Parts: sequence; C-alpha cells; structure tokens
Amino acid sequence: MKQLFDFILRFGNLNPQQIDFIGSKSITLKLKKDEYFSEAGKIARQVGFIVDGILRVCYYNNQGEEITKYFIEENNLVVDLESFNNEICSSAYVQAVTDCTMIVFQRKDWLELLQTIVGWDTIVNKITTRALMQKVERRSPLVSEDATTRYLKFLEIYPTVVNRIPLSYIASYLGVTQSSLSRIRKNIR
Amino acid sequence: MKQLFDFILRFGNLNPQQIDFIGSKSITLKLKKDEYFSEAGKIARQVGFIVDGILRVCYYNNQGEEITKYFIEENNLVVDLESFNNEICSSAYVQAVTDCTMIVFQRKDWLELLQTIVGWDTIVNKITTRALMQKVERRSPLVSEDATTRYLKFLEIYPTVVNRIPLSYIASYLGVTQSSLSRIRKNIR
DNA sequence: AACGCTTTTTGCCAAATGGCAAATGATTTC
DNA sequence: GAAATCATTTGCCATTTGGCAAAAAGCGTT
Repeated sequence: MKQLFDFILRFGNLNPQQIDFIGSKSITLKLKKDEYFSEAGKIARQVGFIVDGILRVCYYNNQGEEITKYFIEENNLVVDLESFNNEICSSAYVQAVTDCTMIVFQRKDWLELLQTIVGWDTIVNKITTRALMQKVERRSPLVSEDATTRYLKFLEIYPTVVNRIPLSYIASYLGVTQSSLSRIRKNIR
Repeated sequence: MKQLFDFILRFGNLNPQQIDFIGSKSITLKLKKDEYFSEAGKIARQVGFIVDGILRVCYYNNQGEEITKYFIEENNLVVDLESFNNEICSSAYVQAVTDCTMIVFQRKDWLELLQTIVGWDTIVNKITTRALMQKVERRSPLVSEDATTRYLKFLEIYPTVVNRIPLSYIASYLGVTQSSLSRIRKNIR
C-alpha cells in the first residue's frame, strides 16, 4: 500500500485522512500468469495499480493474429480508459504476463473518490496524461524501423521486462514473427 | 473563431464572457507550406488551433531519416505538450504540410486563461486526453502490419488527408520507402 | 532420470521491402 | 511555353522478413 501512495504522491499532495479514505476503498487482487484483468467485449469496471508483476494489453487482428499493444510494469496504474470512461465494451484484453499483485478500485468507489477528494481529479489527470504520453513515445518509434532496431528500442524502453516474459509476446509487440526475433537475438550477441 | 468555439464547447460549457475573454487572448497565424509551428531544440511557447490546413509532427532519427510521427488536421489543438508543459526543449518539429490558418495562444495568455476561467482546466484536460488516446489508437496498429495494410489503415485514419499531401510524407509516416509506397498504391487500384 | 509439454532455435525457400538510379510526370518560374 | 525544379514511378537486384515444419532446449511433474 505504501508503494501505491509513494506513486500517487509524486503527482500531488494528499492529507492523511484522504490517504486513509483512498486506502479504505482499495482491494488487493492476485492474478495468476495468463489471467485477465479486463477483457475484450466487456466493460472495464476497475482501476488497478500494479504492485508486482507485468501486464500486457493485447488484441486480435482480422487474421486472428495476437498483437501486443504494450506492456505495463510495476508501479503503474492500469485501466482500459476508453472502456472505463465511456462504459463501452473494450476491444482489448489486459492480461497478466507474470503472476501479479495488484491494488484495485471498483468503478463506483473510484468515482466516489473523484467526487469526494478535492484535488484527486487533478492528480488522476496528471497520471493519465503522463501515461498516455509515454505510450505514444514508446509506440511511435517502432513504426519506422527495421526489426533489429525495434528490438533494441524495446530493450531500452522496457529494460526490466525482457527476461521475465516469453519471446512470443515480445515478437507480437514488435510486429515480428517469433522465428525472426529469435534470429535477431542471435545476431545481436 | 466560431470554428474554435464550436470545437471547445463540445468538451464543456462556457458563458459568453468567458468566450470573449478567451477570444481576446487569441491571435491569428498564417503558416505557409513547410514553415514550422515549433521546432526541435526550442521550447514550445504556444498552443494552436488549426482552422484550415494540415500540420505534421516529425523528427530525424540517427541515420538522418525524416520520420513523420503524425498528422494533425483542421479542428484540432496543436501543442508540443511535453515541451510546453515542462518548458524543456522539444525533439520534434511541427511543420505545416499545406498552407495553414491557425488561432494561437501565447504561453502566458494560455496560463492566464487556466487560472482565470473556472472549468477551463477541465475542458483542456478532456481535449488533451482525447487527443493522446487518439494518437495511441492511430499509431499502435501500424507496428504489427505489412506495408500494404499500414497504408490502408492510413486511408481509414486520415481520409481527408491523402490527396492533400506529398507521398513522401505518407511514406515517412508509415515507415516505408517512397518507392515501396508508390508500388503499393499501384497494386491497390 | 524419464516423460510430456511448452518455448525457442534452426533450415529451407518464398515473398516483401529496400537501395539506387534513371525515366516519367507535374508544377513553378521566368 | 520552355526550362528548371520537384514529385512520383519504374527497373533491377540485394537484403530482410515471413511461413512452415522439424529439431533442440527448457521446465515442471512424477
């Protein structure tokens, strides 16, 4: 729980009562590897914070290929924003890539926090904007590079992730086949 | 000017005085094709709204190749967020792809609006979040597809843009050489 | 240690894309 | 309207990546 507030307080100040109140609305959630935090076709109804583990957001294209949009590591908020905000069905899966420990807030509790705690919306906005900008910055450079360069950029972007997740997920993130990525790895060493 | 407020008022309400006040801080700016709205190495000090024309955000990679991160069309706000917010040098150019008419706000006026107009920050946040989400949604699918699919997606994403900009910019957006894109176009018809 | 299961690597060949240069087409300028 | 300039298309060949299947390596279970 300390971990969560260390994170939150980087974006603004809260007094002890506010912190307690937020804490009182939170639930601990354990996800086993491969389990879903939220699913395509459903409406996302919770906001999560990753205490430990890695999640990924993925979807399937019209050829049934699995595509990883991004990974989310420890100490980040996780929410399918479009689905959660607009109460519409999501088109993506949010899946545990390793066993995960999370702190989650149910939609109604989250909304209550937003209405109750002065300044909470500003903090959440800062966190959201930062996360979205990070997504753009991480994803954009991948389009214009060859596969090797993309892999090297992946290593820079997600230094803590490489050795904890299967190669197939990295391949589906980089838009490369497993075999190609395997060959690329070999050539780099 | 009506165009600007039509846009803004989709995200929240403002009374006539507030609208006048915002208008009073605005300046009209004309950009010729190829001119810059903001530049790498400089700090972005203005927020713009595109009345007419197309801009693009681009940068150069370590091989000197020009890479287009995205296009911005009429009826959108334009600002190099990271640079503007944190007063740090930008790493990207924002360039007019066609002649453009814009309404711009200088940094200090923009900050004054934020402090003066109740609810303005909420509106700006909504606009920002939506724009960032759109960027992620537009850029993400491009990574995992072959060049033809990427071009078809480009057509979907930017239907109003294709015929108004040179092929080389589209190529640099899609991460494909001009020649390849030219061949792809031929094969599609 | 042996088995089954999953992940990663490899070989082979086909398809897609890049690099370069020349040809063609389009647009601007005088 | 001819010349100059810029944008696009095309040809040729090299390189990269994909597709598929088999082999090898890794892992957990018994």
